[in-house]
Amino acid sequence: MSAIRSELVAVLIAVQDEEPLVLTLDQGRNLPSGPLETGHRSLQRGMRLWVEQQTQCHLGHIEQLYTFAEALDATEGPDEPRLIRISYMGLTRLEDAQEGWRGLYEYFPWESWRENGAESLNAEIARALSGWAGRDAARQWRCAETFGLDGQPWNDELVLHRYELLWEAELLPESRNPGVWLVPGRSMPSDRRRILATALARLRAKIRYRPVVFELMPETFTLWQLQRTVEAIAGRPLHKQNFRRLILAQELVEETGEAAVQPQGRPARLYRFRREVIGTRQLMGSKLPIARSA
Amino acid sequence: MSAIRSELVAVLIAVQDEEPLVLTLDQGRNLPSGPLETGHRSLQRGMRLWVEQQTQCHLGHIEQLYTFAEALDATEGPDEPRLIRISYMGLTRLEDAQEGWRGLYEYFPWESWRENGAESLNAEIARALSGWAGRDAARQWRCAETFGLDGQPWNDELVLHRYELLWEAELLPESRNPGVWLVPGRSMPSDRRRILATALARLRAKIRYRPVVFELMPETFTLWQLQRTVEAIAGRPLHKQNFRRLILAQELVEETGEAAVQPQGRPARLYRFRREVIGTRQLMGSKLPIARSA
DNA sequence: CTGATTTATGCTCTCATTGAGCATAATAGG
DNA sequence: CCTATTATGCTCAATGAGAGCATAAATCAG
Repeated sequence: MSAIRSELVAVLIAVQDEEPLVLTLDQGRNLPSGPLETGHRSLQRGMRLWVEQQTQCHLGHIEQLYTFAEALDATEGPDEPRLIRISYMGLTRLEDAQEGWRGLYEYFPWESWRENGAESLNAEIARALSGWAGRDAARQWRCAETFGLDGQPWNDELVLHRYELLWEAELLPESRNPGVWLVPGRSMPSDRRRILATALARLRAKIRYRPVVFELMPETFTLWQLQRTVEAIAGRPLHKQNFRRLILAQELVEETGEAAVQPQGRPARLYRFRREVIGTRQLMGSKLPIARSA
Repeated sequence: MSAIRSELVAVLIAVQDEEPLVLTLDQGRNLPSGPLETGHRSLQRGMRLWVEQQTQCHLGHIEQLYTFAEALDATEGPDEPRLIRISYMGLTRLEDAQEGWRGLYEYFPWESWRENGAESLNAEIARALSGWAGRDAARQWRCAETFGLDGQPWNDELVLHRYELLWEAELLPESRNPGVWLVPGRSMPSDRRRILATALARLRAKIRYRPVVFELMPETFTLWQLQRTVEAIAGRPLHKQNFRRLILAQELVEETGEAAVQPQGRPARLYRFRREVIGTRQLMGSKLPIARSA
């Protein structure tokens, strides 16, 4: 066994005004990180205590993402200790606007298909990728599958694949030899935006088969608010009636009897999450009811 | 940042004679582990090099499982460094019988529903769990969902949930206060059987949406061999005709033109995995065609 | 050589789930 | 009362999954 240094990295996610937010430091260029405290029972518990102490946020769901190793400054020699980063994702509710929270899609504008901008951005990316792929059939195939080109469907869970492909294609500022044209979007030094991509990928996958959305929702909510939150994470519009059908079929929520006050239209019923069924139930039949047009 | 010790733990899995095997040490009571070597580019690559050097096995698929922290001997005081274990799962092909490989289901006999034994064992477990749950409705519900009782379906991916439930219910030798009756099965000291459970859970989940089975298969194979391998991992019998339909529909394999030599019956066609499509394709529509009876 | 046995492969039929959109209900504002 | 707006209910077609029958191609016992 070798002696190394270690730290915890936290990706804290909340949804506010139908927009996913992430807690950052240093003008949005860094993620919260801290030492692996001794005396904690487990990494997970240590993570929770540390985050809740630092941020006053209650974490509803915590999940280990990945453990990275990084060679320290090469000048220290090849046998010198290294740094291990254990990354976690945490979900929380945000009462009101607070310092440091930034829109997650500022870092991944190509991942948000809810408004019309993504279409043209992804078209530009497709052109740049096609230049990178050249006549290499394997590369072309990979681009098509990853970015949903050539008739392939867009798979929202491939966040990390897409990030890595853009990185390899030298289309990001943090690529090894960044090209002339770079994909727009806020960047982060080192591999931190990669950790962020891992978190989004995991969250999009998880939201389908475990009822973790509710950790991002207030105590009571309308089905429309729930849908908007899922859409915010999945990054694409859903079919309203079918979304209701699926949610109600799963019996994950119960009516409170109250109705929401709304400026317009028929008032919506308020629902509450049935915590009893949190165990092994999935959110929807593992398929999101994607809507064709926004 | 604090100084800690770290090691890599490997769960190496192969399938031979329709039985999943895991590489163990120390009479099956330990898993291979080694130091985190300095000088490796990444954890993943370090893992691969180290394993292939030690075992002469080529690893087809590698996946990080989880990172655990363990307090070292308490006598060292609360501020002493701790041990971090980064666990990986690796899939490999096994040519012939080798030292140290043991049947995975020796450690989890309740997970294998391919033969008839599991039925009675799970009935015994259900009785023991019911004693533990008592009148606690939440516990009863959890047992039912996790072990497929009271009309709930058996979910083969809940390997880790089941292991943890048995651990909490004091039904394992490694539980805090082991009860009088213990679930049969080979055990491991400390939390190593837990790591094994994590690996099996991950593998069962992964096999559905990524074509990783092929890493466990020889170059060419019949659809029946493929099915038996999937069954070995999923731990339950599948519907033969529907399995073929799904595999062929995904266009993951192509005929070699050859036929397998068989002692009896019509010879089966040999297939080969189409590596071109490994990228983002899933194995089957994420659902296994479970057969009702064995 | 013939028919029984065994395994592989092809195909159908039904039922459940999903995708899509029309229809109706309940509110606010003129 | 009429219109705009949002919520909710419902239907219909297309697709996918579960189950089992039917046929094909080999071996083996007489």
